[in-house]
Amino acid sequence: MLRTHKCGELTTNHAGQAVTVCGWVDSYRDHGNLLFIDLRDRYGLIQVVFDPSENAEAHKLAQSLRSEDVIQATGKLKLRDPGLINPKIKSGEIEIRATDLAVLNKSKQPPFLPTSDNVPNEELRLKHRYLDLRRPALQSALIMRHKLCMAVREYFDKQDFIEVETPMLGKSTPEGARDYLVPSRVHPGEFYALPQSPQLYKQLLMVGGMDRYFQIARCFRDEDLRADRQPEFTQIDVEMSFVGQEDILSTIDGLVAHMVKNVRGVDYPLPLPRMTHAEAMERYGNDKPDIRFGMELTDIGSIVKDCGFGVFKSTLENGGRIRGINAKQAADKYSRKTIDELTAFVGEYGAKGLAFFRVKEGKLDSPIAKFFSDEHQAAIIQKMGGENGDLLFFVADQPKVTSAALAALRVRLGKELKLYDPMEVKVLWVLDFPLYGWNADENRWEAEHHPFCNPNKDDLHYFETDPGKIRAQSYDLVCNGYECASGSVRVHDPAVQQKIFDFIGLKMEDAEEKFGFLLNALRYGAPPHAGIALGLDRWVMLFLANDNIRDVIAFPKTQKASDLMTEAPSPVDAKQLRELHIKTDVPAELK
RNA sequence: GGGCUCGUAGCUCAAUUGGUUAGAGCGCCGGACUGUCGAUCCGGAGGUUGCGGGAUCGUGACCCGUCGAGCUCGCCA
Repeated sequence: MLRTHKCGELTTNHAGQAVTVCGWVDSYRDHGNLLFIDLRDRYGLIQVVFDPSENAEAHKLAQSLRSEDVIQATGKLKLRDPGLINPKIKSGEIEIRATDLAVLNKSKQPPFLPTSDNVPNEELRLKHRYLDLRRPALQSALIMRHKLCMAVREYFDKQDFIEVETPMLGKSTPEGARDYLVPSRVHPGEFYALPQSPQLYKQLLMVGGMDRYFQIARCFRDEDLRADRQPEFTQIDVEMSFVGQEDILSTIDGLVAHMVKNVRGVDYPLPLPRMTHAEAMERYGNDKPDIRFGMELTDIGSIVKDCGFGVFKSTLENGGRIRGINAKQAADKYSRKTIDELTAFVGEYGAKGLAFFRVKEGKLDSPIAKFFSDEHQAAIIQKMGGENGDLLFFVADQPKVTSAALAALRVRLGKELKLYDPMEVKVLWVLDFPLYGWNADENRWEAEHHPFCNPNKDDLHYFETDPGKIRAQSYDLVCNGYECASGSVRVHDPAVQQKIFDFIGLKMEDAEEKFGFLLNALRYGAPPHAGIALGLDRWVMLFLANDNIRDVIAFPKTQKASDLMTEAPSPVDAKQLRELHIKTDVPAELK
């Protein structure tokens, strides 16, 4: 060991001891004779004092130290004199009087100082991620991530779950996200796919009798990125045999409380609240409502169906809806100009306009208020729960558009008006998702969750009449407006599975070729089973009240899925391609 | 694939909205200093304004393209 103690672990209790510490030069203060170094490691800071009367040579060497040099310092830990105590740092009452110094690694001038308040642009941070990782924010994020993983493992281990690793090199299957492919050398022209999730393997583990499985599993999806989405990410993957939906829900309730207890130290009230998908869509406009604040969607269609405002009337006549939200006491917080910005904002979600009214002296104040009689105005105000000073927004459009636009507007206003404590974490279940959605592009029904999800038994008759109405035995866990887990009761009857493949347009022989192993397994004594997967990165992000998933991943990728540090992806040698029997065919305009 | 934003010194930013030699703070280099703690003081170096075209008497600023980064719609079973 090159050190006897970590910088951050030294306390007044160590006073008088001879210590050797290693770390990075956080800052230096050279007084000509006396020289101070703040030495940093993962655990904290300690001041090291170099005095020529202790060791002239060490003092001389110390004069050459600069930020981010890595050194080893030896000396006696001393209590500082009362007047020299620095209350700003944890170790402010102690310091090391250095007797020896070794420079373990001199640092070039770093492109940015990891301890500076000026956080450099992300491009630079990603290029020098090893420097960025020295920043306390990233260190604490990774530490929390580790603690969360430990808590997860502890929770499941105590309940007889076993962690099983599943392959990274798997079979490409239709449905779902775009695969990352890996060429096979020994099978010319053939490819593995990296897992989008261990979905099929964990079901096969159930058939294999594992009974209770979990895995902290890496997943890969070759789709466009977002602030909360990376091409490779981590799931807390769970599957159980001989259980139904309630068992998964209560098991995960316990997991959430355990995670909160471990990272926040508080007891989270259980059971977690539940809401149907239909209710979420109606009250919040989306299937991942942020329930830290209200401002729910209200339908005023029945009130305004005979009003004088043409846009509202014609929307209703064309099967549309008129829904709105009430931004309490925000009438003075949004000017005409900022409302124009909001109008453009909802336009991104397809809304053709954004009607707004300020509630003023019991009436509506707006350029379009004149189209509404006093009775209409009073009814709208009452329905919206309006009070003087409120600002009402309405979107008149097809149901889907009103949902999407108002859901997004609600989230934006909630944030801008600071309607919630950003540190708060509020979790709920969303249940009864539709099993199938109509894919207009491909002119077929497709699975909303995945094709292994069991239909709700009460809805089977809709297969022939109205497949969009079939509810799935599926459930999402939603936290602060993010989808944080998703799961379902699986199909364990090969006939049902076959029927579903057939229904989503997968031909018998294709189903046999792509999913034959699963159909086969279901024919050899498959237990009823159900499961779920939690997005680990998102949970870490939420516990840190962060909105950027890259800040909770040690080595994340950019929006174009490249690694700015290693410069992956990159071309490979012609020899490698020949071995794999691969020829590239990149159009000239993409080179 | 679409929309929006950004790119100026090592870093964070400014540049009176198109007008003289592109500035500041931090960092860096040199010097002074025995109790600092984001030390202080004195001096200094440091710029192809991402790249390529264009418009203009004149551009860091305007236009077009391009590269990179971010946000977002589509996409993400």
